[in-house]
Amino acid sequence: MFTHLFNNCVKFSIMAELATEEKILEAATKVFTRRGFAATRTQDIAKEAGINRTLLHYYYRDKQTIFNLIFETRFKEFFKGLFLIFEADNISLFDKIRRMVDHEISMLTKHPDLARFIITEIAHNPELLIEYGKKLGMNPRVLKQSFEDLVAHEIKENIIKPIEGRQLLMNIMSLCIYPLVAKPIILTMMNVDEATFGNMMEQRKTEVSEFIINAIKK
Amino acid sequence: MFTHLFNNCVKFSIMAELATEEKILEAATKVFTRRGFAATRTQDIAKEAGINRTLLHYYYRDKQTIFNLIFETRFKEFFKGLFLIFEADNISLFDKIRRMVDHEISMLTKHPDLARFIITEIAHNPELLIEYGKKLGMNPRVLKQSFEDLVAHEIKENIIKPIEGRQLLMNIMSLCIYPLVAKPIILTMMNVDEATFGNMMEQRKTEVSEFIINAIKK
DNA sequence: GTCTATAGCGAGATAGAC
DNA sequence: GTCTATCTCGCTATAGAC
Repeated sequence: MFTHLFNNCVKFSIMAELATEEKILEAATKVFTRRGFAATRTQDIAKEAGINRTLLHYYYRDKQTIFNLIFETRFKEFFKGLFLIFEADNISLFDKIRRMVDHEISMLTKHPDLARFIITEIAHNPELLIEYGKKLGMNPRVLKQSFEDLVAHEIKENIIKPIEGRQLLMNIMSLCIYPLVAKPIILTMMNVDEATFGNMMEQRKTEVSEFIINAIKK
Repeated sequence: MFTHLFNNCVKFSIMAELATEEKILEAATKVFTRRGFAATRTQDIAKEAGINRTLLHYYYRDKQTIFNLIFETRFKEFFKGLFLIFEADNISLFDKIRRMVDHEISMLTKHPDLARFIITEIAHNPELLIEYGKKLGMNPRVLKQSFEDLVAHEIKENIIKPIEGRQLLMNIMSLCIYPLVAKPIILTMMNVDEATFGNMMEQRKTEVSEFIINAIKK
């Protein structure tokens, strides 16, 4: 009986704690991703979370600590899936391209500010890429090499036209990532609303792969 | 004789004034473009210009004033040339693509941080695109329509495969702009130095057009 | 755990001497 | 025109009551 009450109290207490802590992280993720570190005010995060600003300091030491936590999560979100496809063995170049394109566009459509956030924060502080890249255990050189080997193989087999692996890779990434990075410009310049933009991205999931394959196939 | 001295004085005085004013704008252009408005400290601009910080306020009222001046210039730099090619009449789609690609990559290679700067500032404050777009007298709808008409024409003439004009346009812009936007990431991930990166961009000036044309031609 | 009050600092902007 | 000194304010962070 008492135990029951006690457990409820503990449970409630823990739940409340998690709720606030969680609210902070969620809010900080939103605000940091939209505005970047420099333009973010801790007050904006508190407001977004609907809590008192000093609670940020109770749960996390300071602004930088919260940012680091969030950057690590978002960094993984941005790179991890792509790297898994990259590593995949026994798969044709064309299929690899299809998977990469579909994954990147799907992921970035769900998180429209993510690419711009990662890119600008790294541009302001290139060390971030080294540091969090290590944490993620990613080895760009190996991956790059394996992709270039695959491209070289398909050229030799006369399946695709000659092209440098790194140029092809840049093309794939460009076609997937840029539309999301430049979304605020595209919406205005092309005079489309959110829904239409969503449809355009949905269309790109398949069209971009075919565009690339047409460009390189013999 | 006196006149001579006087003229020299005036000349010197004007030259000194212009020198400082010019130094400030140049420094502010560098710093703002690299770091963005929010992360820029007026002290950083002063240091870059090699002048006392209070001189910024003597020549320009405040930080925002300097930023507005610079943003307008850089905005034009980013959009103007492309829009001129866009407007060009009596030119085939393929040639238009070649010109756009060459121009964009050349311009952005000269100003590697420009695209990221324009995109992030507009993302933080979309009004900037409307406001400075008007000043530049650009009419996206007309240009978009003319490009889409041209694409529709080439499809009808059986020169290219069916593709939406806006998707093709996005592809062109992506392939040109993204590599520069993501340059800090690409340098590390592909393990290339500045010179190599420059060569890669030089190569892209022609290869990207051919990539696109191969992708769409029948 | 959450709040109010406040310390402390950094950055933008101004006053005034030279 | 350029400098030093200073004001002011906004933002981060902490102390301490509840």
